[in-house]
Amino acid sequence: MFSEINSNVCRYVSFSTEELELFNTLLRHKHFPKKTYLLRAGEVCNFEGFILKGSLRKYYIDDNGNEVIIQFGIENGWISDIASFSDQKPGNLFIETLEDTELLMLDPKSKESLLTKVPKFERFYRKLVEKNISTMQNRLYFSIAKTAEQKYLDFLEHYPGIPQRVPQHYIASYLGMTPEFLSKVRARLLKK
Amino acid sequence: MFSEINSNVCRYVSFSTEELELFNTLLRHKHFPKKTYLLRAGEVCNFEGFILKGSLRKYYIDDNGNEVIIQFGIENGWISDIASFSDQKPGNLFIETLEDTELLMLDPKSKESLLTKVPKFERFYRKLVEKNISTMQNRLYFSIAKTAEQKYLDFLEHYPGIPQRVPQHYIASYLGMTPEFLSKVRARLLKK
DNA sequence: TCTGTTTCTTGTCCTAGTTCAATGCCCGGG
DNA sequence: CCCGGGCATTGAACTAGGACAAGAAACAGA
Repeated sequence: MFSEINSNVCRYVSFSTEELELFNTLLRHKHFPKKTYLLRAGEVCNFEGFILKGSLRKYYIDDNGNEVIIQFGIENGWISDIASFSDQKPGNLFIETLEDTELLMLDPKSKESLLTKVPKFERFYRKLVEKNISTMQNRLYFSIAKTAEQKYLDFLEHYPGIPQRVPQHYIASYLGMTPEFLSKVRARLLKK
Repeated sequence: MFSEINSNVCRYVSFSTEELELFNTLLRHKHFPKKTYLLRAGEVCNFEGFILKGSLRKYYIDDNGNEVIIQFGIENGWISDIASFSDQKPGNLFIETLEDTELLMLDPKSKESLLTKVPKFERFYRKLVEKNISTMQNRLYFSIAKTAEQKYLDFLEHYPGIPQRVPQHYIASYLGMTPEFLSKVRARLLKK
């Protein structure tokens, strides 16, 4: 059960068996059915989750009530509202499961305790958020500089498998376009 | 000379005088004239800079040769290509001074040495990148969900002072619109 | 002071993407 | 087995913002 998360963690920093075991004792294994909300705007995020199975989406709701998906989470990925979790202040994000989902979750106190006992985890978390930043930067760049078609093709390349698992209009939202237009883009692509 | 950077660092994590002094010895104070490139696409970023004076921009160049500004740096801010610096691999970003600029710079080896000697700095850097993520997330959200006018008004509110210091077409690039259109947005706003 | 260069504005036309509405589809629950 | 609600598709009309072109300021340099 912990093998995936341990090897994920070791991709960034190497840890001893004892360190990993301590880490593992702090995690709580949880199961959520499809369409469960783990977080709503206005709430304080009290978890960082590692995804063992299933998928989730993280999104804002804008002034007109439209959802804007910021991130999809799938197996071996992490999901949380970092800002809200880190400051323990209410955030603006929603996090919802898209399928039946299993997570390994860490709460703020356990994380603090982990960081105190094994400071090397600070390094791991730093690396993790650094990766996250490049991703966000690249998404921002795409959102500004690329056409709808380029964004969609890039998505397919970067997240193969997702289109089969999540409704298409969520992908449209992630890419910053309307579901109708994504449908037209796809139709256009099929003609080639 | 080190007071600004020290108080910046202490905003996230508290450090002793000795720790700060060690930190300060690792920094190199540098001065760059206006329009100097600190980094070009394809190069490896070998610095993290704290801005004492002046301003910079960090940007991509897209397939059509258009610049897409990702970040402005001003006094008391940090500037670097985190991905390239962290992995010591060539990046896609350009960093250029917009005014005569003074930086305190840290190179990869000094940073490693700092982190080894004072592991608490891992925590500081983690907090710093976490803040960065919220900013990027919010920018992505604005870029997708808001109109040109809303983006511009938000920029004025969030970065007062910048419009007087940097050419307007750079702001347009940062906001993801053409300079012509930003000019029209401004004209429209003035009529109210 | 003159002059070239960069920046900002304004107008006209154009297009990528939106909005709205209609249709058909699939699939899960009774 | 049917039926109701989310999904995807398509089309027609619309709009926010882009591309292009021409001037007008502003400014740096010699």
